[in-house]
Amino acid sequence: MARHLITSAIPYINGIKHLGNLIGSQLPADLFARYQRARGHEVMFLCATDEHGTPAELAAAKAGKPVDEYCREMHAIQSEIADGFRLSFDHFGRSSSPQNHRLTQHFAGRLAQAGLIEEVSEKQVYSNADGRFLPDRYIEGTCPNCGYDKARGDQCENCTIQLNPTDLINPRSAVSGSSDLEVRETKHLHLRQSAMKDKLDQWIDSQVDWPVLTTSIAKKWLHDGDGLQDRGITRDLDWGIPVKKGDQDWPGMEDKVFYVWFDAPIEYIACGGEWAEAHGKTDADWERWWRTDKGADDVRYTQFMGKDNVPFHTLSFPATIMGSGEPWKLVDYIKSFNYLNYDGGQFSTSQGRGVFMDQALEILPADYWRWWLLSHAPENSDSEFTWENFQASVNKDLADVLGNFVSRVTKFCRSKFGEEVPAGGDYGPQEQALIDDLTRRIRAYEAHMDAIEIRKAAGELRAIWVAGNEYLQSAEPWAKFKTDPDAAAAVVRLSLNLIRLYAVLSQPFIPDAAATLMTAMNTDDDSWPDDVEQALSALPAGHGFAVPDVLFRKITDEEREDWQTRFSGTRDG
RNA sequence: GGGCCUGUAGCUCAGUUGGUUAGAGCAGUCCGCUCAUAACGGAUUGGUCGCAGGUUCAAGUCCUGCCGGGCCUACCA
Repeated sequence: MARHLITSAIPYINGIKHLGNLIGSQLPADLFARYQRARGHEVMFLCATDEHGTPAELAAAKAGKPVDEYCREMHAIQSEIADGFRLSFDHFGRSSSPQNHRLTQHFAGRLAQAGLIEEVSEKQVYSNADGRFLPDRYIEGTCPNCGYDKARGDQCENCTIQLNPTDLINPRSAVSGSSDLEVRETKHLHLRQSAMKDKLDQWIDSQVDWPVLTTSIAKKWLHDGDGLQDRGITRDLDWGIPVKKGDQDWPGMEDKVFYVWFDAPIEYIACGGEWAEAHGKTDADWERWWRTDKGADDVRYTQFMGKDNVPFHTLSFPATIMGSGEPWKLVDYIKSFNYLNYDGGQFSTSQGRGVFMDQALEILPADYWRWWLLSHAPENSDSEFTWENFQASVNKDLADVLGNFVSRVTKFCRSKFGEEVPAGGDYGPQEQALIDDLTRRIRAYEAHMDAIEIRKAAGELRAIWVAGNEYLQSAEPWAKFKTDPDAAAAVVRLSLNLIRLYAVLSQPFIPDAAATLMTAMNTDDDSWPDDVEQALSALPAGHGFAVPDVLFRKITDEEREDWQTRFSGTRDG
């Protein structure tokens, strides 16, 4: 039995995420976690909310709430929606947890001891009206290059030129609009990533089987220009993890907090501690996943994320772990995704464009979304959601191919033999051919799932569903029943077993439908079909079952058009 | 500006280290079946593989240039 540690990129606390965020990390991670559990492996699947940073403070202020209260509420909401999508986290933690406070401060202390932290004095823009330092992109002004009057302090969106806030003409706060700004001197800690450049480079080079998307982004950062740059890991904010050197104060760093991108990945580890606390476990119970000196040496760690998160996971976080000099578990495989676009443009949280997770669940059950998103996962390039494609795929794959198969088999059996697995007849060459075909296909399905080739796995699963229809068509139990009821009984017996098999194989993709099928088949035998012939005899003659309700209803043209209109504009406040 | 990814049938995509007549699903057309959510099965139409050169006995695959789409470029996270 292997041990799989799986983490999904942690979603930012600021609002409800859209379907592009979902397919970019949490959903594929859940698919992999469910699959590995189904194969009988031990899995620890962790996710959390990323709660610190300027956007969280501003969102809380806008909502008129203290930031900790705002985060607590948003965590509860995101957690509930994650449940709605059947994301099977072992724990859904919070980067603001006490565990993460301690661990982040611990890492900073270790890095300082190792000489990998440098104190740097820099100039930052301070807004007197807002009473806070502002990140570069929260300063607006006129672009000195093209004259665009809403250029941001880091870059002009109009002419794409790189800027410093001080380059802007008539700079103002993007928060309040105030032009009462001044440049202040402030001291920050930098992580000396440059000192670890060669070590990181060698580590990346040794990962030959990682997706090109992952390694190419890492290489770019390692070798672009002067090579990997040091990175500020502190900020002048109120909300965050106070800067400390382990449990000691850090002179000169009072009133500062760690930068979210320093503490967010550490939350992957801290989340293990939160899991232990929530389940009455000991430190040893989570450390056996995270400390190679305490049992994690046989753990396989896989991370899932969108491409925008790759630099932090391939460079900054490994630098933190390596630099600590302690035996924390490093990632073994990084699966990264491109973006999902929405009907000709981009999904956008800030503009409210596209379908958001809460809205999706309001109009259709999770399985519909899970199937479409996973079978169209943007693995090789950006992909696109259109309502036409969604309707066509869901109706054909889920309703016609899988759902209708279940209907025709269970209803035929009920009308001819009653609601129990019929006895009589023997399996012949046709059945053997089906078993051989399924065996080949299931082995291919496993190979794709092991390699996290999601679209290929979905295609193979669909082909496995199709094989059932092909078999029924050629076996013709409705014709056989008239001349040789025993022969028809054998076909139906096999087909009913096929339904249980489909439930087991499909569960990682469509867990609710799988559960419905298991209940209808009146079984809790969810063992993986290592031996297909044996798996198809799990339900013996005489075993009772129930005809389930329609497994997947079809999306009508009217609904599609309605949704197309409803989601064409921006999300209501 | 620089870097990376990408352009294959009407649509969504596969095409391993270059190797026969380029594949799948959907849509279309025809046929079959009637157990079923008017579902299922079989067959079939459809592509000068973005364009132009080059290397090679052989190029969708390698090289060069051009055209189109996308992403990243380090203080949003």
